[in-house]
Amino acid sequence: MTETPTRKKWKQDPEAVQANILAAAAEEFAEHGLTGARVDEIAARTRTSKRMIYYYFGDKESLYRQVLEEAYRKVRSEEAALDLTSLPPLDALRKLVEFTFDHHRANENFIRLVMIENVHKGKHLAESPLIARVNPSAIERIEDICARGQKDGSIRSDVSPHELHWLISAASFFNVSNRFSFGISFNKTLFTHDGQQKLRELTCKAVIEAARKP
Amino acid sequence: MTETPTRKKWKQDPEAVQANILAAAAEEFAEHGLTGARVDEIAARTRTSKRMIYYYFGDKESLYRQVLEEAYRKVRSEEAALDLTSLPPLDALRKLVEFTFDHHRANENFIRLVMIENVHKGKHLAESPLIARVNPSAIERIEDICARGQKDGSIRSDVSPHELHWLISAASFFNVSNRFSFGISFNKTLFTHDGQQKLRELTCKAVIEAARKP
Amino acid sequence: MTETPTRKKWKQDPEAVQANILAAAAEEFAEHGLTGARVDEIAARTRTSKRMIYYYFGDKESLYRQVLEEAYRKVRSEEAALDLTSLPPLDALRKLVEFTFDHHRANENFIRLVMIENVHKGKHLAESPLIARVNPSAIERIEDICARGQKDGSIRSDVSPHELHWLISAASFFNVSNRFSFGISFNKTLFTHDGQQKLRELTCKAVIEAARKP
Amino acid sequence: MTETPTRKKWKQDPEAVQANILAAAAEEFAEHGLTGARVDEIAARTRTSKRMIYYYFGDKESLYRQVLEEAYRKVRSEEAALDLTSLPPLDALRKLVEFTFDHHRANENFIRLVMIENVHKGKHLAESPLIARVNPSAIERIEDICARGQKDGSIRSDVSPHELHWLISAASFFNVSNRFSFGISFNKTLFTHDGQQKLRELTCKAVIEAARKP
DNA sequence: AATGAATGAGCATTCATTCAT
DNA sequence: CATGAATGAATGCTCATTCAT
Repeated sequence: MTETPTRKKWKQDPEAVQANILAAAAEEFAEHGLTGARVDEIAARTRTSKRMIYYYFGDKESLYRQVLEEAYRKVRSEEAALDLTSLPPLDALRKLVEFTFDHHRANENFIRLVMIENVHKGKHLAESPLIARVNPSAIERIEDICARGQKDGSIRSDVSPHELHWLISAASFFNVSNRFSFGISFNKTLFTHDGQQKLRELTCKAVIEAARKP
Repeated sequence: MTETPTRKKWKQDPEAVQANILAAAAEEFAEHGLTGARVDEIAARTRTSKRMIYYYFGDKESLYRQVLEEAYRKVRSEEAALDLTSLPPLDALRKLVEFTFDHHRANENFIRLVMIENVHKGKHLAESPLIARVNPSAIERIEDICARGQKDGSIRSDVSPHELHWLISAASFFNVSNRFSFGISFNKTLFTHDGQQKLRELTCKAVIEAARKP
Repeated sequence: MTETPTRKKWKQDPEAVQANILAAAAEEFAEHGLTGARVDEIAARTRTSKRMIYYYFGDKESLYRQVLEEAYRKVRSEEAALDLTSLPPLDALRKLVEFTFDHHRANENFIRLVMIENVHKGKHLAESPLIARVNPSAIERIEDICARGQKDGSIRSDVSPHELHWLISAASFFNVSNRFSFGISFNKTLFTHDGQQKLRELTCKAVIEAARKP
Repeated sequence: MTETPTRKKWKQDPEAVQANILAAAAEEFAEHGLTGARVDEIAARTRTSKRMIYYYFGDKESLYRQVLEEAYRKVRSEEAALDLTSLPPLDALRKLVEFTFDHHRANENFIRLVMIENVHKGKHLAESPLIARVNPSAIERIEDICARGQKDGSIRSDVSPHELHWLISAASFFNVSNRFSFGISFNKTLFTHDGQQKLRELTCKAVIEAARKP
């Protein structure tokens, strides 16, 4: 071996340091919210020091904003990998709902960050120019399905892609975001494996029926 | 007259002081979350002093818990006023959805408190014995609709009241809780008066179709 | 003895606590300037804690402002004790110069605070409504001397009280404020007891000659 | 041509870099004082980097000391250009006062640096061997005037050049250093163009009368 | 000669909470 | 029942300085 082993691998690799901070911050913010998160705790989750957080990100709120942006970017880019163009419209719609439902469940921290941001009334999202650029793709995909379905007669002509997206999002998001309060207040069996399969199917059917031409 | 005339009427009236604190705290917690809320700020919204908060409620977290309980109690009691027993099942269902959708919109602070509590993973709700007693009524009402509908053949026999309630809640809750992030990311017109009317109707149809016997 | 001796005499005496903080802060600010002063160090000079500084004064800059105000108030009130009305105008003028010269020497910390404030371009003084009220008295006294002197023919009719005050202040202030740099650069004997007596006399003569009717 | 063409001309030229740093530091120190000045801010005012400041000047305090020395050197060399030997003693004295008064007004940053150094009790000046060598010239000039005046009978025999210099300096320095506090406390009109002309004349007369043989 | 990255010690300030009357 | 005063333990952030190349 010619390589000298060093304890601090990332040294002199600013991008790695920043990525490391961002990841640690994402966890801390998702866990405790903007006000609840502790910069000291973020630093502790890091391979670097608190000082570097300020060196690269300025202050807590800027760091939070960048965490939020990064979370949106990552989630949207994963969604973009889903190719629905080869499926018949209603099959594509079902696949989209299933994917979205599952994807939300698999990204709890993203859900939590969005919840937290909504507690802050979307203030930081509104200040971010990136968000506007990264989100439209989600709508475009559903617009494509609607357009194809209206052409081949499988989807109603008066359907709104935005409304459809809203319904898919509401079910998929709420399913994760409110499972604590909902589970406590009502029925925890909804959040078992079987319960989740049923809610997933319920969501699929509700969305498809809302779109299908009678 | 049994009332002793005092200049400061609300003083010497522990219950009024407590109610005043609870109302002030509800606003502060709804606005800023559990960690974001400031005890000083709650005291400032109050007609009494910070010291009294500790006198009556012990600490910040206990106060928060009581605010949460009070919020649930109030909202559920308003819901209880809705009488659906005289309507045919599907009409009752529609009315229930409309009511729920509107009621959520009208109680933003309650929605915010529930969001906040979910950020805290329902920890305080789980510790509260009151919640379990106060919530089942919401399910009972929908169970009644389903039972009546299954009897008269208007509602499918395999429908689950819990799932139906979940779908109604998801749409109604998300519509309020996520309107900031959703509006910024996608389309703000969904949250205009017209947009809301359409989403309300979309929710009604989706729920009714999910329940209706084909 | 019926009185229990307590270590913290000033407890429950907010005004004493505030005065104690103000005195400690005056020393620290005079010694190190606004930026150089350390809140921890002020607290250490105090019989109370750092927390109380913030409790009563809000922040470092407000504390500094109040220290400045208090310093002006104290100095002006000491000056006010000087009664010159019974002396002939030129004798009164001499006595005023001597007093001012000595008073500046005796109040080095006040001089230092004023120097520091001038480094900050008088920003905090300008924000203080008190200063405008407390200072005019210094001018009024000299105006009175001039008026009396112009009446009895001992003082020139074109003399300006403001200019005279400026000259007295310049000599008296500079004598204290710049004695370090001046002593190092030129002659330290100016700042010995004898040297100071001569500078005091020089100032008296210069001011009197500037005012005396030829 | 002996000059090597480089894109970054001032680089590779250590003296230019140092001069650039010194100029930037002078401004920052004059503006904010020793403790108030920020090394980052000095670097930002520079055409080079923060690292170079430490490379060439060691630390903040050494840089400050050099700024101070440079300021004294520059001011004294400007003063040296004033040739008074051809004028009659009292005319020379008047010209010296006028020049000093004007020169102080024209070099506010120097005044500020001297104020700041006096706040630090002349500590850095005392450590600098250069100051002692550079300053005596100011005294020599006034000694020359006095000597000539005593010879021709226009200046009193008991006059002290050091005291005279002190009086000139006091008026000229205070006029700039304390114009903020003095203006706020008393009369801002003293610092208008007309006001300054009057104070300049007042200073001239006071100094000349102090020196003139009766 | 020159520099972007890194850092420890310190700094002003805030927060929930308790004391003493 | 009521309250102004008091407080320890953080908390976010800054500063002059040095490392590694």
